[in-house]
Amino acid sequence: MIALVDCNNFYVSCQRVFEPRLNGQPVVVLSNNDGCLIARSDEAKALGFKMGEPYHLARPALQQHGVRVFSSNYALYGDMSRRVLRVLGDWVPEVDVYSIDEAFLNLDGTQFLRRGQSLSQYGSDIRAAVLQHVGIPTCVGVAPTKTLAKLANRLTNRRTGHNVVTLETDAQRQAALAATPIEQVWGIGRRYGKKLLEMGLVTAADLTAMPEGWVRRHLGGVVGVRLWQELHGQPCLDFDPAALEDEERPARRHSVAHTRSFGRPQRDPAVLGEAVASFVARAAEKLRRHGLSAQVLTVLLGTDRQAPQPHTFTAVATLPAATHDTGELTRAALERLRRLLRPGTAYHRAGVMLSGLEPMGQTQLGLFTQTPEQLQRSQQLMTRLDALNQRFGQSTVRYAAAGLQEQKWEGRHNFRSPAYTTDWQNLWQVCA
DNA sequence: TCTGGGGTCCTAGGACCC
DNA sequence: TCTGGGGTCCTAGGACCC
Repeated sequence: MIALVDCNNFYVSCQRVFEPRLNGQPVVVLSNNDGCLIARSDEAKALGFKMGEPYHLARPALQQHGVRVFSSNYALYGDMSRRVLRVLGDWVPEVDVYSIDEAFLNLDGTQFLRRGQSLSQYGSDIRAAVLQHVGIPTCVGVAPTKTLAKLANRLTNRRTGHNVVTLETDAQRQAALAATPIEQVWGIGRRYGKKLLEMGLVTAADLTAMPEGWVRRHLGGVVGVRLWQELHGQPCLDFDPAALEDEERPARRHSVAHTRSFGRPQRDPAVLGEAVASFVARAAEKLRRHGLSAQVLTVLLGTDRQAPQPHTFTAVATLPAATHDTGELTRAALERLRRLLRPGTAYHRAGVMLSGLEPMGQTQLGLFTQTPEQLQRSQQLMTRLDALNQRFGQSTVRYAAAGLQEQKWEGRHNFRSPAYTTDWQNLWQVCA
């Protein structure tokens, strides 16, 4: 059996841990750039605020209702997420981290269940432990597959205190499928939801009643078939406990990216170059934090996403050998950027993606491009760079290519809360 | 003036190579 | 006059997730 532990309204919960008077109050958290609403407390949802709503349109109503507004604070949320995972790791050996606020637990092997204890009681105990040690409320769904565990989790109800739902028997599974609108099944998005409704399928049970061949034809081929089998109780999605992110076990991720919308559109190649160099630095830091090197680098430039014909331009560089050296990656990125730039075009966002990842240690020397001495020097330099920036703040030490004009391209973050748990300057003050 | 960012998987056409 | 097939790389796009 698989349990899905979901920290609902996670970002709001994180803010509330450090400001308990926000409990019971409407709270929203904004995306990067203070662009749109990405997290809402139950009270804010009840007032009608929608996920993804543009902030500048919602602002009058937010003010009118006295809703507390926060810019997103990923340093805080990431740290709180690790605390939650640590507690979960105390309960089960296999934790598959799905996102910053959700994790699957492998409950197979009844040695994890005390004699005579029900799955439902076990779920409640885990929930209580996370709440006690981290202060974050969660909901737990338990079922034979990931997709069914998600479905079970959706059937929890915080208002009634029904925080754990288990699907252990076929009758329970059937009832849950019948109670789930088709467009709320994990893996059915806006497009397929609309299409299936038009075809007369209303609940998840309607979908499982269709033949496999029909699903293959109408639901994206192999992807749809996997979803259908998962709903039937046959696991098709890997359970990947190595995804637990810590230094000893690097995540089995396939890419690392850093992309940003600009505060205002940019045309100047020099400014775009500095922005891309800054993004390379962020992405490379993330790479090193996970103990990885990358052999493939993609530079991306985007035009206005709201325009009738938005476009994303990409250019790929395959490096002679995998690397985590900011300098090497920056050179490759700027060279590709030059090829990508079209004079006069206004770009609204840019980014860097690193792929072809492998663990740092097993990096091969580039044939004719690197000596062992060069590799060692690069590694020492990166270690010191990260240590200095960790201690004195991001970008304290940077490559010249990243420039000093970030005010030209950086977005807004007007309501940022302190990084309470990760920055000595921002320790929680009990007395104001 | 103001609409996020970071991921996953799958598909497909064109260029190029053998 | 005949006019393959398999492979890789690049680019783009579609769908989904949180």
